[in-house]
Amino acid sequence: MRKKPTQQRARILVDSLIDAAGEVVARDGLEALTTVRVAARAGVSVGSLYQYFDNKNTLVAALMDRVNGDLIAAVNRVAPQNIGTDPQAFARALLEAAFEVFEARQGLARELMRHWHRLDIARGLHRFEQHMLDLLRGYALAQLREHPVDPSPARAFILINSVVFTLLRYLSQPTPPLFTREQLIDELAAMAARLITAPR
Amino acid sequence: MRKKPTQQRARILVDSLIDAAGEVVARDGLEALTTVRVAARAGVSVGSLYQYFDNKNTLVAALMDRVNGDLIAAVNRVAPQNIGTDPQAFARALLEAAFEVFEARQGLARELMRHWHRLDIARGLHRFEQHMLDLLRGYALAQLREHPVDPSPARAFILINSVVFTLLRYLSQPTPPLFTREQLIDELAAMAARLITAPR
DNA sequence: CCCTATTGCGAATGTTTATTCGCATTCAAT
DNA sequence: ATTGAATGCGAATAAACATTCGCAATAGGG
Repeated sequence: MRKKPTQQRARILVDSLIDAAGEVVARDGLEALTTVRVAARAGVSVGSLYQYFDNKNTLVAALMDRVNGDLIAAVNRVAPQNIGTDPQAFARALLEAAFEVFEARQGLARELMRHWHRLDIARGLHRFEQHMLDLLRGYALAQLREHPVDPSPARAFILINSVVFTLLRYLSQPTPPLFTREQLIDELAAMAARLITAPR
Repeated sequence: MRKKPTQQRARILVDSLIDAAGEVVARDGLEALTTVRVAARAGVSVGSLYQYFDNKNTLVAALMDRVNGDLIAAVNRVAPQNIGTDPQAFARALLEAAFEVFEARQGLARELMRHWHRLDIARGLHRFEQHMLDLLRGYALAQLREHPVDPSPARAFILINSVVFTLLRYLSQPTPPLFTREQLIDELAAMAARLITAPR
């Protein structure tokens, strides 16, 4: 951020720019995100955008940060309530939460995640991955006796990426899918549970 | 393709354009693929490119077709030899084959697959998905007695996407990974086997 | 009320690229 | 050898955007 907003109106402006960016991405995709359009949608001028963001990527990064925050918040909300349940139920709860965030705001999170290879987005995904690893470790610790679980980096990596990208693909299908959302979640939860409880 | 090449030299030109496109993508990524650069690398002019491709996307689609063909060929080469083995060995063989293709040509297939959401690439991925579903059905049929397997669309979808995208992510990591390639393949093969043999 | 830092503006600039088109060259059939 | 079709050329065109910059408006402390 080139300059940090000190006045109230400036802070509002920055917020509304991020909001507008989210709206544009949700409606027409990340490719359609242009600085002029974002500014217009926020009801300000391009020049003002560059007052607070070094360049377009910084804006995208800020948007990603926000969406990532939503994702982590959603997961954090359900995890504590389910830390005492068996692995499949635990996985299911997290999955439902993630699913909801991916569908919220016309699929904003989904559209952003699609572009995980972009530098400004990759950081967010990595942070989310890290957070999920921590969560998994917490669960493993809580369930040491009842449901011994292996939170090795390899398994956590596989788990997170398998789930996230399968969800992404499912939600991005243009044609009506061959199976229901329920089926997908069931199978994914079962797979996750088997993965983390499988013997070494 | 605007016009189909009838003369020998034209067919060679088309081929060398696709080759060049692959080289550019492998070296500098899909973003760096410009028509002028491809033409230059192929030793021809942009005009000639447009003689045989309607637009840039058609060229990308042609490249994707070729890479997709490689992928399917690689899988077809190992599948018959392993159709009699247990699910984990079968999965492992296919995985190794896919891994190799993803690493070949400086990661050309990987770079293309990263952009699965692009229309010109999505078709290829979908065709590959379809092919893997067929393969899985063939395996299920061959192993009816020995290793009963469920090739339901939902499971096949999860299987393919989990494996492909986890591989992609693993191979795209900038930092040295926290676990070895062997570990990854082992875990993925085990996961795949558990997924398709799990009871309904 | 005054003054200066902050904020806001948006037309203009510069770059990057896909795509075209009129002309030149080569092929291959007769 | 002739000729029409196929091929090849690459400078020119046009559209899309990110980013800048000189100027205008506003805030809020003194």
